Amino acid sequence: METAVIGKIAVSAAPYSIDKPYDYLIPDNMLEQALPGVRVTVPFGRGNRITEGILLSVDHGPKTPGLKELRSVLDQEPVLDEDGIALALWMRQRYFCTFFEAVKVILPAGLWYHIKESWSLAPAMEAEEQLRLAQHVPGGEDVVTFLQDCGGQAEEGTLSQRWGTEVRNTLKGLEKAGIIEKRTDARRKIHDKTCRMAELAVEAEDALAVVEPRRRSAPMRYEVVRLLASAGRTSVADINYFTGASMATLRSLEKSGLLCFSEEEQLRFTVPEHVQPGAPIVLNHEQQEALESILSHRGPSVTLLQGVTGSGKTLVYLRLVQEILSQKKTAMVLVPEIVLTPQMMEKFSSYFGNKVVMLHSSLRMSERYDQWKRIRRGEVEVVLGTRSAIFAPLPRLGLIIMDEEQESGYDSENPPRYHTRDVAKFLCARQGATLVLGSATPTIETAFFAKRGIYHTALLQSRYNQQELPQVLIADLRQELRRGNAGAVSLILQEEIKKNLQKGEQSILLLNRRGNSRYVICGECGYVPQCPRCSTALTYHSANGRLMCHYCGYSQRFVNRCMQCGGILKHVGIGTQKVEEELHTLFPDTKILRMDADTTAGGHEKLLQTFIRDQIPILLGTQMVAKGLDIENVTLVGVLSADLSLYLEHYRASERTFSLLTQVVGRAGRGEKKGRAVIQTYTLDNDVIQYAARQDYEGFYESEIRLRRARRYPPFADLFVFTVSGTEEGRVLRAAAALRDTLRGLCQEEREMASSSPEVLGPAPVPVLKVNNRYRYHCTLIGRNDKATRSCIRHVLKAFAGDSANRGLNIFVDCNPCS
DNA sequence: AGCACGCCGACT
DNA sequence: GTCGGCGTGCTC
Repeated sequence: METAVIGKIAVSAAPYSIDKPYDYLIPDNMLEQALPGVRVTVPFGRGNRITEGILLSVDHGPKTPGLKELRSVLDQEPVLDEDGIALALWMRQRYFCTFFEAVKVILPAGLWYHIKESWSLAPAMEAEEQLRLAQHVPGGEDVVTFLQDCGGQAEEGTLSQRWGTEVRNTLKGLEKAGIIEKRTDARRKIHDKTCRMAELAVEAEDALAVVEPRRRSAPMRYEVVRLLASAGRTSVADINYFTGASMATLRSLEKSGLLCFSEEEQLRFTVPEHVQPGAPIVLNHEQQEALESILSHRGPSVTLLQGVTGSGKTLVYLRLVQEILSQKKTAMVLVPEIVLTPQMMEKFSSYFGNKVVMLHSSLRMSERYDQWKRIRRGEVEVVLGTRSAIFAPLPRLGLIIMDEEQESGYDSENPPRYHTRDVAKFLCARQGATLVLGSATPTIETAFFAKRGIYHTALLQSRYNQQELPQVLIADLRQELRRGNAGAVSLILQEEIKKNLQKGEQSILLLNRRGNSRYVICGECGYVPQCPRCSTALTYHSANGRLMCHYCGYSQRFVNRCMQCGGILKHVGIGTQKVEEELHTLFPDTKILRMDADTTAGGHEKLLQTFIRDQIPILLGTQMVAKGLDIENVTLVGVLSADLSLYLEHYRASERTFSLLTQVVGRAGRGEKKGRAVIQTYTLDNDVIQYAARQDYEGFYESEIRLRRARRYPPFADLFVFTVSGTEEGRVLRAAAALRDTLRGLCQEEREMASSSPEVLGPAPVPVLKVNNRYRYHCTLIGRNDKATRSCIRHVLKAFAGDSANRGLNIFVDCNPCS
């Protein structure tokens, strides 16, 4: 059979159930551009809709009949290299998504294409003829008239906005009659920015010789030439700035053959502020040992760098990066939250200057895209950022550092819900790089793997300057209640705050609240405003004076009247505001700084600076006060309600509570003075709180790992959570039950085949049952995240999508979900 | 998912 | 007879 060049292409229009590489013929005129990793457009499906795709590989193969041709190549050069393609393929297996969905999280949004379909009137036809023929197509006259009015062309989106989606049939009819034509083009959101440059086209002396004699009559021409003679190539904007010359002058110089224009690429990014170069880093014995042990591993390795707060993990990070750069390799430093990037950046800039680049989701799209370009070209040696920075295309990757690896900020919230640690492990394994997981309170899984020797371990046990850990007191809130104190601040804590006020030292109070407590309730009838699309209460946002839904984005104006009975609505919850009022009563004339979602609109950093600069006695806030700067004068930390996060139905609830308590307690006494902490709780005898109070990670680990083993939680098994959603609750529930039966059947086979014994739970409603008018139920498969299980799940998902009984229902799987 | 093809009921 | 309803099956 005749052979041809055939490309394997991952197509964007293919949903999960039919996602696979599709074969397309590559026409001769595209052979040069069609390299693996470029994006292309191809016709797909019965209607041959133009869709975006990515070229995975190119090969010679038999010219089987029915093969379609590539329509166009979108990229000048590949946007994914071999490693990038491998990563996307891996994510597809691991997160049960399509190849293209994986590519979308790997590439910066500025690089994405948007496929637009537009319709234009056939150019060779008279307007009257068009109208006459359109009469035979239902609705045709209106559309043709509209097109004639707007210049003969309109986007399909515009047309369907005007007439609804049924307009498609009309358009099809008009196309068949030859009255209109369809055009599809791909547009980029962000374009490469270029800058127009000018330079002398001849030797400087010769150019000057031409303009000098006419210096009087044409002073501008002379000035421009003089500038270019001394400065060389200069941007048109700068020439205008320094000489006042207009474009007309420059054009005339070009005409005279003295000057030529060119385009230079311009990268949009903010140059980091100049910082003082850091002093040479001196490590203590322990830190040096950790550094050497991490560097001693050849090839890919994972090391848990476990160090208590204040043990100087950052110094080890800095030295590690120095060493990796000296090996001519590159490094990635990841932090769990955006608010932590500036302070980490400051430290890294002082040692690595402009070799280090900051990457996070609140950068402008153009800036992120331009940084991506610089990184890919090898102009950057260190990338510092939040989880999405893991996809930075650093060549010669030698090191990935994940600071505070236990934080949930490393879990992606939207599909494909990758976990940064997994991606980092994959990248390091593939590229022979070193992965360092830094934490004072690592996840149970990480600690487990470290103890088993699957990860290496480096310990930092001594605090900077041999500071002692804070002394921790536990306040029994039940006893407080019995004594008649129903407030948020126990007597013990009040006592300690008083001491601090007298000494002029600062205190931090953490309100570890569960979810959001800023909802409103009617004082008369108890009505709580609900989201009309979701089964959840609306929360009040003072920033815009609206009631909002966190799940679907619905919002309505806040009117202080109950919709049911007309009564007055009251704000409720043990929010920070309420505690602030209580503190004002307890400590009149004392300044209190409140830090929560309401007050941090102006910036977390600024608020902390105010706290430090103005020596405000009390900082009250949510989770965010646990992280961040070391503040010398803070000697007291109070945890107002330690239990609130403890009883969430999640296998990580204990781990997270322990970590949060340990972190916040560690905030006290970072300077010369010794710190104290007060933990308030209703469950005095709870192990997690006791271990946290003693800062005893080992004890916590031992007790928690026993529980995990008994309950078959990670690391002893993996939880695959299947979520089924749809608009009719009954159908969703039935489909979820059927899914559970299917899974149970498969598990039965598995049990007979292997020694492992997977089990299936559910269906159970998702905690917030309805979101965006869709009901959600889930089933949980407890098993091993191995190849066999994944391929089995893939099978189940495809079968679910293919079953006509499940029409209109949606399904997805999450492995060990973060929430 | 998105689209075409096909096989039955209300109409000119 | 045919227009259009939705059920069914395929996507290189």
